[in-house]
Amino acid sequence: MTERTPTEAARDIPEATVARLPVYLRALTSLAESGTPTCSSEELASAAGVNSAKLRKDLSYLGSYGTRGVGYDVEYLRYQIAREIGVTHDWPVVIVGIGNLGHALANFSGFRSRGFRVVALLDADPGRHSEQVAGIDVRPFRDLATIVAEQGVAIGVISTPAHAAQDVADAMVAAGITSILNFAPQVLSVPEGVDVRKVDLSIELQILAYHQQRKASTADPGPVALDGVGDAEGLDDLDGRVEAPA
Amino acid sequence: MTERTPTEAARDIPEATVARLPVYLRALTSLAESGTPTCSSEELASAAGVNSAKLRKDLSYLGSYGTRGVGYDVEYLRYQIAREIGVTHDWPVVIVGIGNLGHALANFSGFRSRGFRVVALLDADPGRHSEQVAGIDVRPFRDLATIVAEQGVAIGVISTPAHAAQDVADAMVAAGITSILNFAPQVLSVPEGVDVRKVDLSIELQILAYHQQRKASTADPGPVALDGVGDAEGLDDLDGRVEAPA
DNA sequence: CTCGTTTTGTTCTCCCGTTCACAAACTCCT
DNA sequence: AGGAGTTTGTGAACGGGAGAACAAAACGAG
Repeated sequence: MTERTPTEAARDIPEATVARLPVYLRALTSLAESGTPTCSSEELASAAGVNSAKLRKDLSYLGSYGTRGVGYDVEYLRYQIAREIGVTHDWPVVIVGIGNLGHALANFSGFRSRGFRVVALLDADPGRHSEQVAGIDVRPFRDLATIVAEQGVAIGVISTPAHAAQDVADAMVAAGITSILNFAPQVLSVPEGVDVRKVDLSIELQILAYHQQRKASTADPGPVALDGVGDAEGLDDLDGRVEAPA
Repeated sequence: MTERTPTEAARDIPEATVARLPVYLRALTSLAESGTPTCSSEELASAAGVNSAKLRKDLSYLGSYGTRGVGYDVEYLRYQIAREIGVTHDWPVVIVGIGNLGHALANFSGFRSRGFRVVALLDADPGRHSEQVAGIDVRPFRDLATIVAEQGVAIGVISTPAHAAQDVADAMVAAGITSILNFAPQVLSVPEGVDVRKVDLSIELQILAYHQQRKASTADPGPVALDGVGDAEGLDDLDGRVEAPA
């Protein structure tokens, strides 16, 4: 292993490991709250829902923070992971698109408790500018650049309809945002150096449906097909129903 | 390549491919709406934000639905993918936990338009049972088993607080649900044969924060660390008593 | 009919991530 | 002090996915 000082953290942590660190952090927080002073890789792995060998290898990328024959000090490891991820200080965040989902995000307490602070809610619709959500005023979308500059915002959340998402992303990039969390069902194109992560409800459901269909086709005839039910309310209807081709 | 009839679909599609099929489906729908009758792998790949070689390989798992020298028939390919995923018919879905997020999910039009139909909204809190969300009555959580049995529900969505999620999952499994989409920040343990996919806002943000920190540390001093700002609503104090290592 | 052009389907290679298995290292007990 | 028992950290094998490159197939021009 290469020698590293605590202040100069290891570089090149594998992406798959980075994605699991927050899970470990949460499990450690839970352990800390229950008063557990120390834990083994087996315990922590079980709490995080992963294999213990994988957990140990993941942690080894951060450094040797455990003690052989003993395990890990919960508080110490928690701090190390938090520091590595960068959640030992607050990150200012803007949310653009205050529809149903934007409301839910603005009210999500996990933001503040996990190192993120919503500094602004933006929407292009003037009808929403009179509202207050989660104690924060909804402001015009054109204020984006000013807010980003003033507050040093680096992370933006897009919860608009799909057709607006690319424009919002462009504006965010122009304003200086370099990390985007996209909830809109839309592929975003951004310049090099800007990170985009997407959260797509429909895709997750469709993946489940695929596996469900596989399960059902080997066992029972599957769910009943029902059509034409429901009212005509819609936010951002992207896909029409798919018909069998001629 | 093994010979396959249209009715007997290919087995063993790689998981990574399955996760991209919904993206292709959406891109194809968009192309279909713009009246494009046919497209090349290059065009479709660009619309889906992937490499064209990857796209062709993905599609080859479904079968040979393209024509060399020409490309793919948009409508035909769209139907084939939809059939493979299983969204040519409706899937009944129940949502448990009608808080902020549950509201947003219930109102999400992408459900209905993509082959999913919300048949019930459930909440354990009796105070919510008088409400109607998106035209659907909120019903007591204990009705779960009845509803699942009557409607043939196979997919459940959990949007409760974390501490309730495992109990809800257990109840869903007991009722016969075998696919769960979990929005609660909680690792779920389920028996073999039950699929769980998780959508975790905090984790996504923390992954972004990690990369953002990396970017910032190599360039500018990064975002300003503001402390003690805002109200005192902290849930879990991360860097509370944790000291930097000696 | 034949040839050139276009685009798919597939093979091959490389890389990342997972898992196994074990040596190193620490604690506790006698 | 020494040995037995634990648990970490890591080297090595393994599997799956990504991308490059190419052969096969369809179309159109002449």
